[in-house]
Amino acid sequence: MTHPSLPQGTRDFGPDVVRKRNYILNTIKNVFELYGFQPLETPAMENIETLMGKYGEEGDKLIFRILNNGLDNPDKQEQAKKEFEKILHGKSSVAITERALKYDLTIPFARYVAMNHKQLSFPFKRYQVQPVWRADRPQKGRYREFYQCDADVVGSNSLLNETELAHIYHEVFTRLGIKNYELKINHRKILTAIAELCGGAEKMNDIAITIDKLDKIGLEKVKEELNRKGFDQKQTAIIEHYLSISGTNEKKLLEIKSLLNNNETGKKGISEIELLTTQDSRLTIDLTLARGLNYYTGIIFEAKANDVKIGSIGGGGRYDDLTGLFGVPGIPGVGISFGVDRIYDVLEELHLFPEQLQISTQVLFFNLGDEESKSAFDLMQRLRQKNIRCELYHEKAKFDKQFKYAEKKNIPFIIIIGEEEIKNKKCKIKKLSTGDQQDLPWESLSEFSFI
RNA sequence: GUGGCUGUAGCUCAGCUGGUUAGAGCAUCAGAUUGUGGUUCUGAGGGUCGUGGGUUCGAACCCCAUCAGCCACCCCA
Repeated sequence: MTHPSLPQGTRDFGPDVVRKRNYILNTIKNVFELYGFQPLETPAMENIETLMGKYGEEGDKLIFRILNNGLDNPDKQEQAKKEFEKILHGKSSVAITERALKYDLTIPFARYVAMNHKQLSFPFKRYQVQPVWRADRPQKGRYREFYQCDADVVGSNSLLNETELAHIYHEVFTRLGIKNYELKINHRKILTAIAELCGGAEKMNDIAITIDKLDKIGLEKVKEELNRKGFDQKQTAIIEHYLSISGTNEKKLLEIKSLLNNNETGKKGISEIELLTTQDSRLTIDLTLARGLNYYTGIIFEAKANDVKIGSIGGGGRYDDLTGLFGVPGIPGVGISFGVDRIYDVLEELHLFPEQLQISTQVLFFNLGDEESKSAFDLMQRLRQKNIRCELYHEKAKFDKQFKYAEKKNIPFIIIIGEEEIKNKKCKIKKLSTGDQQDLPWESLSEFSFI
């Protein structure tokens, strides 16, 4: 027998943690529902072709693949060995792994929409809260199994969706008590326009990935990296100019307009951003925002908590044609995602979890013996019918022990029913936080307010 | 996937240049206290020193491998 252990990058969640996580998840879900989104769940695993090639070359490497069963079948062994060669060369083989764990919620959602587009009424607004898996090397705030909470609208080009999604961010952060955050936006078409100025739209991803690092590695390193990626001096200068744009949203818009001149792609991006930021002054234009995933084509979002070094706690954007990957072209969409694990860390660090989250049982009935506990049990059931969460100590024990149990479990009230009390049909109620204690007749117990 | 740092009781950590039986605080359990907790006092239990090998008369300490955590890169929530 070896020591029990967990796979790298995975976690158990104990009672306290689950309560806190549920608080976050329920807050987010409630807001999603408030804005008319409907729940969806998809399987933990997908056929591997559904996932491969959707997240870029790096992404493919991070997909957890599931070994096929039955490879030990003697009839198939020769073929299995041959196919395994492909794996050794970094390719994938359906004969070896035909399924994989899902890597995000967006692609499985796109698959779902593509499969069901004839039944769905558009625009289709769904939210999804499920674990996803990535074979990344774990670090703080980065796990191999983690939850994503996404909300997407598909089948609508309206910018109203972007507006609504921005409001969802505001609403969720407000409800969670996160005050100092920044909701940054940018537009992929602006990045495309810059790429066009630098010689070709296909360079967009190179530019995007590099400038995204600006606040982390600084301008000089960004320029170095651009050089390495084959940008000449003139092109680097354009990008440098682009990155130097700062100030208020209005000022940024003015400057980017002049830099992009009359680039058609750029104009569209600028006008959309302009519209959104004039509608919602809480948005910050961040021209260095790029987002790694390459299916984004329009507005992109990123939410950042300012008081903690954790960084991004949510992100999203518009994609023109996600279901096209699955043979159903022409369904555009836009979506956002919340990083639950990181929001958890933010709330923990800023002490924003409500205190009463950890109160599960409200009342503990002391157990003073067989006779006494019968009466206690009856009374307890009355309270439970009133939806008051109670428990009876599991055996007769010294007061000391029962008090400590209540304390440890953070139970605010205890009720004592002993020989005396049975005789008088009364009980003693004690509030542990203050030490206040009173006698109450049995009939009026269920009217007592346990606050 | 590449490189670096770390790993001692349930938790936080001591442990000297390698030297007998590896320590402390907190937590747990029991008692002081037979119907009133949080304080205090007394006592007890609890350790394959991450795991496996090697060097040595002798290893928690040195070497190698492996696993896990953290950090940087890559990428990302």
